[in-house]
Amino acid sequence: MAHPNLPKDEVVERLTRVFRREGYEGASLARLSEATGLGRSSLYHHFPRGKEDMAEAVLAASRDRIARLVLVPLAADGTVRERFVAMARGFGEFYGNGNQACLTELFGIGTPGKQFIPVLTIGIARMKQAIGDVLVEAGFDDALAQRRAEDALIAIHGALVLSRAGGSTALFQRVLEELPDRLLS
Amino acid sequence: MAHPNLPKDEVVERLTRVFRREGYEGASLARLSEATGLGRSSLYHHFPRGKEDMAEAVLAASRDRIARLVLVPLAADGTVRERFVAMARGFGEFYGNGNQACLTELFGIGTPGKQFIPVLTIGIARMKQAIGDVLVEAGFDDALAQRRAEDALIAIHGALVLSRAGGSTALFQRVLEELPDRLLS
DNA sequence: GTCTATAAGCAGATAGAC
DNA sequence: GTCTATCTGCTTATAGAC
Repeated sequence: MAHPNLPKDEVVERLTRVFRREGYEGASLARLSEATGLGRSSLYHHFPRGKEDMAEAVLAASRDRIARLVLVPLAADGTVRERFVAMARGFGEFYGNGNQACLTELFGIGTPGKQFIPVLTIGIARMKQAIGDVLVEAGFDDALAQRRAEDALIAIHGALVLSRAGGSTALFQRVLEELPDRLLS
Repeated sequence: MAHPNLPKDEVVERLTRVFRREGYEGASLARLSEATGLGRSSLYHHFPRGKEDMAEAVLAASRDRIARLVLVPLAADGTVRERFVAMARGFGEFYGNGNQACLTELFGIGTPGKQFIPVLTIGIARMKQAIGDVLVEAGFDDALAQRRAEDALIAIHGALVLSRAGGSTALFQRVLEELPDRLLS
């Protein structure tokens, strides 16, 4: 319905919303078509290999968004604590304050999910590295820095799962608030 | 193929394996049929409402298994630390040392997942309560006990997600090993 | 309690007009 | 770059024989 030449970024954003709500297998072409306002064939024009290509575009956009919301703030000016606070805010925005699921979680599931694992692995490693670098700068030795960075990512993703399953995002919010202290204690 | 009157427990166990590997939407009747050795119609004989009934049976069996592997050890005799160590071992077995996904994670996804949220919520609350009770017994005040119990569950589930996405279960194993110390420190 | 056969619908994907 | 129409295969689900 309507062909307003929606910019590709906006198309990918709408696809992302569906994938995050329904998961990879649950995101049917019907739903993706409806969310973008593009017919099936239009989607195939933009994404020749279909759902697979859409998922890859969504992952690439999410990688960029994580860079902007999390990695850039971590590498910015300011005290170490200020940067961790900014990072926590970034994670909060990226995950819709606990209401939006994580592609790491959704895209790793089942037979079709296997193909996405390498991309997800790289994304996680990048975040871990960025957090670890700041901790090293704060004076922690390398091993401890890596472990704490890992623990921070574990806490964020665990809180996300339990928030959804528990029906409340309070848990996720708490984890984010405590994150700077937990990293620096 | 073959009709050896497989005991229902064994059928549910095999269904569980498929659901945990493929997720709710990915677990097609074809795969469930193959895994159990029962034809489609036999499955409908045992589970009249189809996949939905199978998922409920799988959730009930998992609840029982968590009770046996985690809740019973937490309420057993022995020092507080010994019970937490036993609990960690129980979680390790339940999650196949990090190789088996969590139904909490898989069944909460997408449109069909909504109906399972209440059951998942109860399951999480029960585990949190059981851990919190032991911490109170160990002398922690109620609020701190609840928070630490929550943190433990967050760590376990977060580690599970990151282990799968990161391609290694080392992370999950580490979290389990550190769990007793983290709860009691 | 299991099977074979089949229905009805939706999945992903393509052809070709405009 | 979008559309309508269509294809094939797989999905859940049911009917009825044994």
